[in-house]
Amino acid sequence: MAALAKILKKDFFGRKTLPVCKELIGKFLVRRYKEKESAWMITEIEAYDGPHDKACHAFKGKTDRTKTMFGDAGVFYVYLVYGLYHMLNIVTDKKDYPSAILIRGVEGITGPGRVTKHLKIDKKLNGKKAIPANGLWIEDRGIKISKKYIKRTPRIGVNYAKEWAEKPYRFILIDKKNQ
DNA sequence: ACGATGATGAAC
DNA sequence: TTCATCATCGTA
Repeated sequence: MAALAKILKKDFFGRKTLPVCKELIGKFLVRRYKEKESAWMITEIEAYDGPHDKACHAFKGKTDRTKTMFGDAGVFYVYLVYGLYHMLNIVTDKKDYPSAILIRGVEGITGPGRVTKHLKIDKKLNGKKAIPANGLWIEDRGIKISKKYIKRTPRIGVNYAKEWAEKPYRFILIDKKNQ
């Protein structure tokens, strides 16, 4: 399996966010922490795409927090919500175009706060490239998910974003139980 | 249904 | 410096 694994970097993430989303389902989030390595198939994500997306943090412009999203693709954007939970995103698209994909769930762990808690991910990874040297990266392990097993819905927890809250920017792998 | 809990951004 | 808000979750 190591032979089929390909580490995904800037050439994969540095494209338009929605096409990247369609391909990111079924890829693996790999964590190495205290010499232990674990891999998790990505099953649920959300797109936050550009300065006009009212749900995107960068809608208010470039700030200390959001500057990561204005940087290079293939870098993690990690922040704290509600004073309690870290959210893990991967930056997409061109430099200076603020966009990222929130990883909301992996196989066996549903919920963005639970993913970061289980994988011991916090703000120390903010602004870091997704490469093994940083202990967290993303691999293509050769699994191809057919489009018919990917469902799209509006994003969660962004009702304040009005018309942008309705856009089908959430991508979920349909569970075998639901087929 | 609700409270926990702290960083962030904007107002003053 | 103060204040409202927030890409959530566990307990009730």
